[in-house]
Amino acid sequence: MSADPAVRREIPDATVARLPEYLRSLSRLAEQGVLSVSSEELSAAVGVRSAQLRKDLSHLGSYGVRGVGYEVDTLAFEISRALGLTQDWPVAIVGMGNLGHALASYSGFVTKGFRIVALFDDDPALRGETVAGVAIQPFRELRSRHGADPIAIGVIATPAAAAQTVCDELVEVGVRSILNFAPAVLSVPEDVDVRRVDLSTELQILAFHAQQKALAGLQPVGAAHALDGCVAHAADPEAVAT
Amino acid sequence: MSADPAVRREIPDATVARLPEYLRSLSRLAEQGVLSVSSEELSAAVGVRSAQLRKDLSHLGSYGVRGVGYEVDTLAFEISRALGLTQDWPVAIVGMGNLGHALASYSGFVTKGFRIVALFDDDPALRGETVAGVAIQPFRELRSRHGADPIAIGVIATPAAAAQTVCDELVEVGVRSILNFAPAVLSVPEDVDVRRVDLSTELQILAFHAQQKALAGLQPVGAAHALDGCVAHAADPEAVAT
DNA sequence: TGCTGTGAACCGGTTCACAGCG
DNA sequence: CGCTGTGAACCGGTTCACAGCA
Repeated sequence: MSADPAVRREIPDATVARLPEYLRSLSRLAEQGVLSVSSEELSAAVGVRSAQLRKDLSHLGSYGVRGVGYEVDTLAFEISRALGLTQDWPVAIVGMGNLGHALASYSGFVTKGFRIVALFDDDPALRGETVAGVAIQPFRELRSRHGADPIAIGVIATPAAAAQTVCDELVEVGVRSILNFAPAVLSVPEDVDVRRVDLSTELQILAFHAQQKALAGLQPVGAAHALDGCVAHAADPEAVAT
Repeated sequence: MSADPAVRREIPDATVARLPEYLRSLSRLAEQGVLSVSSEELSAAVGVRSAQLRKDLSHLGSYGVRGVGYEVDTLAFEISRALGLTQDWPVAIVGMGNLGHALASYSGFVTKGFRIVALFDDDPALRGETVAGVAIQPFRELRSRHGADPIAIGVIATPAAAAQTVCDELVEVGVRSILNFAPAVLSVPEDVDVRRVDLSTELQILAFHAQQKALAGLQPVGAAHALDGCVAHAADPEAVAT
């Protein structure tokens, strides 16, 4: 139970998680030629409360104009800078199955400071293939990259069984940020940051809420029992009609 | 057992989000033939505090044995039931690019109550293709499914531009749970549940933390050693001026 | 006037510490 | 005893309401 003395985070995690959303909306507005937005307008576009938006932005500094709103360009730039998108982030993807291919060819990848510098997969069938201008290499080549672009972010898109090994290797060569799509909990050193994205988890959360709605719809509000038996088809579209 | 009328207690969202994780760990333990776990062991496996785990599980009921721990099978079943995985969830995927293919062939999909009943894509090149035993159809076929399995969960894996239209159609035919992989904010009626998974957002959050670490490393505040040069281009000197 | 920026109240969720029970 | 289950303290984050300024 170390007290972590040096960890002074200026911007709350919850705010950081929303900044990309704000940035996306601002980019769209900029494309449409909009020059200025109020917190009310922008928050509506993103689906949060205006007070939330203002408080979030206040963590970056005072970039609004009272009585008017925010200048779209300025705000977009300040958010980009706060997120670190004004610098270059070399990314490597490990595991070039369907998911890896999808990630590598995802356009949003390139648009904002992220640049794919390496793709790895040990499947011989993929040998020599190039995706988004980058050749797929066997994973052991990771170690022979000494001269090349250092990897800032590693994306794991392998089966769960390989994930920990891949992760260890990435950490070994200095990667300190990992995005994990494999359904596995990775153990890493203290200073490595792992985020996990899991389809299965998301589906299960949706299923939970769907079940709740089905149960609520079947029973008049206030009923608090007899849910054990109802394992019928919660999928009936009419069940929850308003 | 006196047919415990599993009291409908509200399960906090934060707990629901962790249940799939617990379930995965329990499944692995079951495979290994483990019969019983303590909160200490299970919580270590998923990376949460033991008190957290116990409180989470307490929302489902009292399925532990004091002085001993939890029976793996029983607990796994109770979590499955709480999440609604003991019933069948028909899923449809719209957009069969790389991502759609990855999702459709994802094994974790089938394992726990989720069943793909339809795949949609308007690309003529995909006409007639079958993934995981299901044929890809043009999206307009969605409306002619009247007799077929009703869709409980819709997965949107289209480009952002098509997402809202697809979403509207899904809602129209009665889908009330949507998993959105497109980088777009969907507007839906009150009673529709949307979860969004966005690669770009995750990368940006990682970038933020990486930047924080880099900055902390540059300014000796008694923090950890400097980074292993994995971020070549140093941060803008005037960035994040306090 | 109309908006931003923010102290203060509020709320959900986490952690602690121990009571309760096999 | 040992471990679960839980009231109570605590904490981060959200919302409210208004002060402050163009």
